[in-house]
Amino acid sequence: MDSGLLDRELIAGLRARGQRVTLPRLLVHRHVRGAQRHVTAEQVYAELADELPSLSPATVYSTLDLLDELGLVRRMNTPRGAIMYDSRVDDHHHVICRQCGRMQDVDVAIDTRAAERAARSAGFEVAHAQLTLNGLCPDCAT
Amino acid sequence: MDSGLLDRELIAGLRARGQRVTLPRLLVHRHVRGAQRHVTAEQVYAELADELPSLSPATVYSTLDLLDELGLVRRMNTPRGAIMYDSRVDDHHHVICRQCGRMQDVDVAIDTRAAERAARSAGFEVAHAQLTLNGLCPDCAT
DNA sequence: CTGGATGCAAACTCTTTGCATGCAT
DNA sequence: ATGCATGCAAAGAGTTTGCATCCAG
Repeated sequence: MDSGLLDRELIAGLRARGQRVTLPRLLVHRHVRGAQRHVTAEQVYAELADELPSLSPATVYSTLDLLDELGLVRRMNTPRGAIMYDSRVDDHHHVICRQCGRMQDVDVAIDTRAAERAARSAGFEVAHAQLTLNGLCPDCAT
Repeated sequence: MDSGLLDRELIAGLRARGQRVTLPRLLVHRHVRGAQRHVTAEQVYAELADELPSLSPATVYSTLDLLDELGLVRRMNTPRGAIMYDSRVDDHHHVICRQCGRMQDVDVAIDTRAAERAARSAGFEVAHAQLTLNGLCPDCAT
């Protein structure tokens, strides 16, 4: 996906909510969605330092939350406590190394309907289901 | 489960690793496993303040991690970033309210074998699979 | 113009670490 | 007696907040 297309998605989302299109928003969005990987806010901040030296951590955090609200990115947690942002919004799952924190996609369909049904009958509105496998990555398994 | 039984499980686990049985360990363990709910380290610390005023946060954290290692409790994350400890170690899943952070068990069996297989063939050692449903609790759904 | 977005810095929360003391074994 | 566990305090990481300035619409 080239940045033209990405930009247009962001702009459409912002317009729909009457919010402004700004350079930090464009850059953060391109960086996360272009990267095809799982990033922390701190990584985004560090990696955009060259491109936009005036960028501040606070802006990165608020922009990432905004992208999550717009549904362009998904905010999630690693078992080690760090917040990560996933450039994929479609249903997929993750393995996480409990030692080094490495996270990887698991592209396998899992039937979670029974769990969703149970949660709904307990009165919850369920937005999405996410399976997390905990373990050791190839490197840490030694 | 009465605290006599709980204590014995803890003591057995500690002995097996040549570690000491101490009052903070007994109290933290009883508190988490007796509570039948999901607690943060801070909650445990605050709630045990009366019973053992000399208890320190550092000890609560290290004790909870120890209990996790012993398999008596499970350390986990909420999507909002807080680390919580679950008194249940058997396979079960969770719904979490993305607004207030409330977490509730979902006692439904989910077939996660396909995902585990995929992770293993990617070189991971998988310890356990955990499904997390994100949404709004009955109260926050208004 | 005007208010929403930014940048800066400081505050905050949660968690970990270092070290001297104390206690289980 | 021995050294693991504790408590204290301070540091640390990651994230949020307050406020003046700036700029997109």
